[in-house]
Amino acid sequence: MPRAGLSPDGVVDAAINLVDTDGAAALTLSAVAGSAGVATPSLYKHVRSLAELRQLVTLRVLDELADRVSEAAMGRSGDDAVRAVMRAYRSYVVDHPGRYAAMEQTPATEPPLAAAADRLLGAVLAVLRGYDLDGPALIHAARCLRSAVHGFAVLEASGGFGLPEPLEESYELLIGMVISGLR
Amino acid sequence: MPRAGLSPDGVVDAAINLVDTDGAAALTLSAVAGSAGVATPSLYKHVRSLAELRQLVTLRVLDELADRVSEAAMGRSGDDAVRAVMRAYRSYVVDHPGRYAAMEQTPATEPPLAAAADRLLGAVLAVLRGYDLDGPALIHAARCLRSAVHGFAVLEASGGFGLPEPLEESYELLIGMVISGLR
DNA sequence: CCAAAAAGCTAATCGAATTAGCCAAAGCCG
DNA sequence: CGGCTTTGGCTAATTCGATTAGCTTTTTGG
Repeated sequence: MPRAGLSPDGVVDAAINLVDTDGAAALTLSAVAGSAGVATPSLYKHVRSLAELRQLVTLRVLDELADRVSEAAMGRSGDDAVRAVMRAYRSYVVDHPGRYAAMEQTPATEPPLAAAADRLLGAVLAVLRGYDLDGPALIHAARCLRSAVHGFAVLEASGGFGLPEPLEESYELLIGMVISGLR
Repeated sequence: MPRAGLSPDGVVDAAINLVDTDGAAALTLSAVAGSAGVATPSLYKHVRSLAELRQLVTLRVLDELADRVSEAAMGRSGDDAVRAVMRAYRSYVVDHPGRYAAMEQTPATEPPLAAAADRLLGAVLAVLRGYDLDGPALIHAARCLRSAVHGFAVLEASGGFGLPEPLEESYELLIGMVISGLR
């Protein structure tokens, strides 16, 4: 019988599909193995552990997110850029809630993740350079932007917003808050 | 030999201690049983499952948080009240990062949790009544406040903020954003 | 064509959750 | 007090997921 032809990336692909369809809690090695058509221990030829797989998934998500956000910022500046970045961020979460939720199971302190997070942070910082903020003020502003966006994303992805009012409007208000606080 | 004298509340107490000292990931039935001086299956006389224990922990945390926030709001109004509420919320997270992190492992959709979350939301809404917002606008404002505060809390509790700039200053900026966006 | 590396597999271990069924301690009532 | 019932704890046993060990076969390079 021929081989399954897996690879580390292939395993991550399967894991991503899994969290997309069944949610972040469904990310287990046996489920990944099953969906890849392979016995569980075989996965260890490609990833060291479940913890590492989680990290790889987080890495992938962080990269996808950074791409979207960077692209949104391109060619824009000032308030307009901030708006575009924040909308792009949320659109990713709306499109892939499971992936976003999967990130939260990973300790953010691992070096490889820190690097990817920096890429994302870089895109945000670039957008904030349009405002005349000195070094520390830039950091504070970036943290606030991140908090707002991440907080909304987490709550939305986990179904934390109950009421029927449209979330788009709430988010536009949040964007307004960030922008008005940046002046 | 005398009994251990456990109770549902006692089990939750032990669980809270555990997440306080060892982090949210350490919340397992065997660890709780161990720290309560009891065999694991004995816990089932007090809680139905690990999932239920998690819910009870979340419930406890939500209540503590709502208390702090409500108390902070008491006797204040307007911007002053918003500031106090936001600071009180963060102070809880700073005091008990493990407890806050433990909440995120629980699906927020369970009815008993929704009730407690409503209490917390109520405290927030009360503070926002000082601004003249109609019904939907009030909801949107509450969601934004919640997103900002929760986003910052999650990032801080999980060590997501790397740089050395003091977090207090970042948080004060966030408070300013929310307040300026509320006008 | 052959040897070494790579990718699968099965068998086995470990730890955590959960269930079943037994037994003693506490509380209650006469 | 004596007994009954409820309650809380225990041990044994099952299940499932992660992980390790060791074997086998495919691929690949020379």
